Amino acid sequence: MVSGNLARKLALLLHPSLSQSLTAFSNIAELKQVHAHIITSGLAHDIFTNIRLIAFAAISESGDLHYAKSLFDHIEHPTLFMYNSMIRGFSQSNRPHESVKLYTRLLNAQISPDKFTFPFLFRSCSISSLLVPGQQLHAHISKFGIDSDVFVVNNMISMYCSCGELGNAWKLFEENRRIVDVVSWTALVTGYSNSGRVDVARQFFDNMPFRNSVSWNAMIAGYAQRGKIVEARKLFDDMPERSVASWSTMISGYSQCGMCSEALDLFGEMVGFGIRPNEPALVSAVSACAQLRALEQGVWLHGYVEEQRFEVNVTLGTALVDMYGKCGSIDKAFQVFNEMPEKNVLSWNTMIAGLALNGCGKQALTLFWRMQVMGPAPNDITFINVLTGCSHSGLVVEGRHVFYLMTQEFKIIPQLEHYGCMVDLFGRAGLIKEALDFVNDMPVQPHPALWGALVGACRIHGNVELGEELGKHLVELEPHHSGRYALLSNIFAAAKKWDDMAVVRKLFKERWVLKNPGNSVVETRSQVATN
DNA sequence: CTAGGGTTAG
Repeated sequence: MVSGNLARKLALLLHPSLSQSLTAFSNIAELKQVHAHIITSGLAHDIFTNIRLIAFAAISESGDLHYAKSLFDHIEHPTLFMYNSMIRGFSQSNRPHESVKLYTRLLNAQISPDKFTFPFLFRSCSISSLLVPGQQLHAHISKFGIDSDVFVVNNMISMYCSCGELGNAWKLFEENRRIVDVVSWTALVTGYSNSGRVDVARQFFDNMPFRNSVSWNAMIAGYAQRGKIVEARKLFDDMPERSVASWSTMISGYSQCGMCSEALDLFGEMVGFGIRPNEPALVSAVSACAQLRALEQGVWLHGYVEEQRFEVNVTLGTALVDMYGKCGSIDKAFQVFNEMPEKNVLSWNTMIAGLALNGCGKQALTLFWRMQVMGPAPNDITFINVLTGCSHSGLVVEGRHVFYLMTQEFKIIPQLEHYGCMVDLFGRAGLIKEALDFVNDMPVQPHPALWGALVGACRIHGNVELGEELGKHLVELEPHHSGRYALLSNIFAAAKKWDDMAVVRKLFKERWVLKNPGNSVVETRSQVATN
């Protein structure tokens, strides 16, 4: 960096307006360079300079919270502004709990918090559902006399909503009737929607004395997430002004309830109107392609993302990996995955799932080992995906080892899905006895689907006796599941036990027709044949 | 001296 440039950056960092100051650098390396200059030129003891350094590192998008914390820790008596900047920084990090710790430090240093301290503290409590600290902070609000600041109150309302304390949120709202604004109303709409009480949310929405597009979006999202997509669409059509978020809310609503062509149509309409989509809209459209296995449209979207120079962040990158994986373009999936600058556990899981789905069990395992070395800690989903890969590729020894690793090393308690993978792993490999032993050793009640997988394995590998026994058991366990009859019937067919097969079909017909009076016999037959 | 909240994503 030439010195003129350095001076310009320094001047911008120390600009009176903080928002100007936050544009000073495009990355943390530039900040560190200016920081070095600050030290050599004796500015390092100037409080204001330090304030700006910390604020930039903690708050700016191109900042570095870790670096901010180390600057902060080297200051003997940090100012309230420094505390507030750090609390804000941690509230938008992956360790929001740290901001509560900083608040404790602030109190220990005999500093009185102000109205800028609390909104971000409550935000941290919201993200991590920290109800008890949230309640304690609520008590401090009155103690420090800042209980009638609408920003503080609104963040408290959100905090209670996130912790499932709707009654407290509403009480707080009522107590502050004189100061509540459109944000407070919208927070309640969101809170009640997220708790599944979308009808109550609608009442708040209808009673709002003022609305803006965010309030409409909140209500649309509330409906869409409860599957009430018609109501959501009606609001979308009726709203006076749609923001980009309105479009992406509606598109993601369609995508999430499986109405994928509607999602893609609306995305097309949006682009057709000349509206530049945002990342959530792109992610939802890519996800719709994944669900539809629509490779061609997915490729088009990927091209659009590159051509329009959208940043491929973790979420968008993962959505693309998922799309390519589900559409069978595993090389393309791997390419996007490898090019992602930042990956989280979901990105790794998605890539492993793609490999597993495409029968690349060995590669799924290799990626899993690479994840141990250079990736995030695996979670229960990671193991479902790895085990699926093993079972699809007949990697019995490896699968057994991975299961051992999961329970013994990672201390992850196996869910039904994990057991299902193991039964599938043994069953597909024809190791019926191992599968049976495994099911019998399970500490939880086996789900009918597990027996189903076993009976399927018996049929494929000609283990008629066990198949018969388990199949009968399964039919009695789930007398209204048509697939169970089909399986048992197929077992008998494989053993050429035509009489037994006829009995099963008759039994099925009676029970099925009884429960589904609208079905004709022809349909019933086709059900048996195809299931 | 500076500053903040409610909507949308894999």
